[in-house]
Amino acid sequence: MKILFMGTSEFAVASLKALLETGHELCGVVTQPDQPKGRGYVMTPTPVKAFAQSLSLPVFTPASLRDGSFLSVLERFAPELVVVVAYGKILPASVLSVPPLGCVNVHGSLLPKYRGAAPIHHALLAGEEKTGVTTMYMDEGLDTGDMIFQAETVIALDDNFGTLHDRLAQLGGELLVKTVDCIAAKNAPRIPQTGPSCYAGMVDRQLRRIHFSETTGQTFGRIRAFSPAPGAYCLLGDKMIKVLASRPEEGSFTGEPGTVLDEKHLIVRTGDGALRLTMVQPEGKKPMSGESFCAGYRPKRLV
RNA sequence: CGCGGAGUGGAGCAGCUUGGUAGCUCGUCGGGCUCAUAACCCGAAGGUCGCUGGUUCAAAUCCAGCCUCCGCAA
Repeated sequence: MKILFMGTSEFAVASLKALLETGHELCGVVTQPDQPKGRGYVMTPTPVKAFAQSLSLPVFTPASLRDGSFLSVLERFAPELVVVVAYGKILPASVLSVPPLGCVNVHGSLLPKYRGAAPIHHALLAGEEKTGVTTMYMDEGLDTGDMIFQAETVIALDDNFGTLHDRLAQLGGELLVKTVDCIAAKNAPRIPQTGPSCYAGMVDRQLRRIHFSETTGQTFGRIRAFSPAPGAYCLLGDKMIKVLASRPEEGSFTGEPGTVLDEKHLIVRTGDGALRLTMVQPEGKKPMSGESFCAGYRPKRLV
């Protein structure tokens, strides 16, 4: 089967790799244009582009999917199926209608929950105990198309964004292979999305802000959702302190939320308990243990 | 040339503005106290102050260049 792959992030790379190990013909890879990134605004290719180029696959980086040049590429390659994973652009109907077998998507949640840009972050923020990946036929809505397959995974207490992302990316690749094979064999299911849905919007700075007045569970979830990068943060004075890892403390505590309860270990009062911040990164510094942070900064209160 | 922070015993920091004795918390080692301890007390070891050059009687500190690490923004 002739497939065109569209994707951008590291999550998509896992699916692309999985697809390459099948017998299907990959006619091209579409990804976002290079963006200026990091210190000094260095133009940087997307992870998908970097990977595809390392294998000398044909790569396209259209600025828009709506102009004629991309449609002509699409017509020239005439893929039977388009696979989209974390691409980052909405596909217009003019694209969706081209491949005869349709466009399928790999999404990092158990749809219809956590439709949208950041399903993994939001599952952790919400303190979900399980999540998964879904493959679906795309329609014009945002992750609203008919589902094909799902795979679940339990969110462990020591999972964070990094570990969960990698696991779901792996699962997604496996599920994509199964999905594509079934589509080729003309026996893929088509299951409308039913039940409660919610949206997982893009991550902004506000979401990463820790509020110690929230519960231990909420703060713990926020820290996990943004670790190892870009990090949930709080403030010591006017300095930003990223919190990269934490552990809820047992027991009962008193004091204002944000108070450092232990001057040797970084144990901070929350709205309903206390949280031990085990790995922390002050602005401009390398990550360090809570103990090291205490030794040098003598924090009394975080906000 | 996007904006900014930092490099000081094993860890994390202060000292730099206003050059002149290497400081703090923790750790390590030894000793003491204690039924006991991650607690407390006493003592000790451990540092070419990122690199190179300059200014100076004298540089962690001032000047120039370089290397390395990191935050923001996108």
